[in-house]
Amino acid sequence: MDTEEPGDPRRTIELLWGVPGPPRRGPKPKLSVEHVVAAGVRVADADGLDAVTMRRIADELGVATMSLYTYVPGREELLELMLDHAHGELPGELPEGWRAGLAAVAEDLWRLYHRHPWLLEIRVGRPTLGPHTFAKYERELAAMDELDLDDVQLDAIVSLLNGLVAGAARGSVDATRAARRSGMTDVDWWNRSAPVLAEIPAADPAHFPRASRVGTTAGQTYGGSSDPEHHFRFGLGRILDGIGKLAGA
Amino acid sequence: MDTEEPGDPRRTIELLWGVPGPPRRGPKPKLSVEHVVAAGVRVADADGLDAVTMRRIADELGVATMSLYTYVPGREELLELMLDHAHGELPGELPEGWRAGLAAVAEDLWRLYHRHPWLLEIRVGRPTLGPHTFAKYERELAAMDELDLDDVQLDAIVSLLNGLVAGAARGSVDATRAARRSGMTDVDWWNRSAPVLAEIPAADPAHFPRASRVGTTAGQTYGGSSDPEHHFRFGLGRILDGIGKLAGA
DNA sequence: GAAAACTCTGTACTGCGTACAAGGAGCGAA
DNA sequence: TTCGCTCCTTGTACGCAGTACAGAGTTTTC
Repeated sequence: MDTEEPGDPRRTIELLWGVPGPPRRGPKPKLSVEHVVAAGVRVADADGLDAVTMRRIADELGVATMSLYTYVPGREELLELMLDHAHGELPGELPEGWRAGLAAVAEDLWRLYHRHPWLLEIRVGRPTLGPHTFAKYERELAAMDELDLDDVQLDAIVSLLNGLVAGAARGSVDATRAARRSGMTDVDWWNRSAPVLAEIPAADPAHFPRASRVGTTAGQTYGGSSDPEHHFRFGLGRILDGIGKLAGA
Repeated sequence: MDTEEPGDPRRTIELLWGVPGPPRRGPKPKLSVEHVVAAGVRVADADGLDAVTMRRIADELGVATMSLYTYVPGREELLELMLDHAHGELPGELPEGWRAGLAAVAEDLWRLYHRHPWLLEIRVGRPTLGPHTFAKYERELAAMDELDLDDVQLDAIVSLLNGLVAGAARGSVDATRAARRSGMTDVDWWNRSAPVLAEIPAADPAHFPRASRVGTTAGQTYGGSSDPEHHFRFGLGRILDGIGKLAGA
């Protein structure tokens, strides 16, 4: 493993693609990048991204904390590797037809985000240039092969769909996370909050007529609050309609 | 200020709405919740959300760190107050017509996110029950007064639009943030990354034909990478078309 | 006045990422 | 074989985070 400063794009890309590097001289490494990444994913799945600390991962692997820095430049790069690794779980196949294809792309990502909610918390500044992230992009574009759209439009549609899924999944996942952290379900929380709100004159429903009506309806239709899954399916339908109109298909 | 444990919904709601509370006995407070929130916003605008530490805000206000806990239960609640405070900057008026109305809602939020990029980093588990966030929701719904949609649909559309703006703005803001933190522009970064990628056989463009073509085109059309602002406008157009079809308008 | 209630402050605890230097393992050259 | 370079591994330590806690000082209430 080269000795580059952290934040170096070269090093990160080589790690993402598993570039072997020159033969080394010292003792055999006990671990590999893959081990570290896998441990990171394991911890994140079990206890969330906040639990992914260098100490915790080292414990998991039975090594000292600082050993991890042999395999990975730092925590940030590790998260990027975990992200690309998770993208590798996405399928490669696509159903027939652009509409079914894009829907599958969105649904698969939706499921991935629910299998690994921590993916939504990772903030990568630049796009991830890893193999599985590339494959993901390739598949998203392949779903639109039959559509007569230019490259800029294709790119924008991919971005739009990814944004939809991430946004909706965030809603779904944040609720679960908040429930776990506070020990209150959504309903519990609302039952505690509503009476407080009712005591505040400025929060009178008359001041927010539409908001209180729609909020109440949405809350009653589903379990106490809005339903991110319904939002996702609804949004997907609208977006696909919009794309259909654009492409004349 | 009541002595409630942090995480208590009652306390947070009262802070959001500025509920005065019972008369106090001790010395006059030097500050107020508003001072603390304003200082938080000031710091976040200047140096990002990571710079919003209790110590930094206390310094800003010329008090000891622990004094802040007199006004605010903890950092998490402070961020929620900052969020609602920022929502207060959104206008109340709406242009005529549902399409222009929804577009204005989206554009205003887009601008707000660029004025206060840290808003996108705040993770509130539950919806914020503050006055300005209520007003925001009310306005978003008011833009659709003329449409014949049920409450669940209205709620889903609001969520869809907010997701679009947040997603696109995140792209825009993350790029700026990454550039500032790394001292590399997008172009610098790409110029450093591309040659590395070219050395890797598995990353050959032939393996990702669509991705490399579209990626290249998108990169050439704008300054080195995709353009979040274009993505935003494009996505908005598609979504509004989809809503138009749904509402038969 | 005395006591209670409240604000303010300094200190300290835990936990984070990671810089640094020392110890030990394995390979190449003599 | 043995020396020495290279590299993996480790413990310690630094700076910074949020905030618990206890003491000091200020204002109101009885």
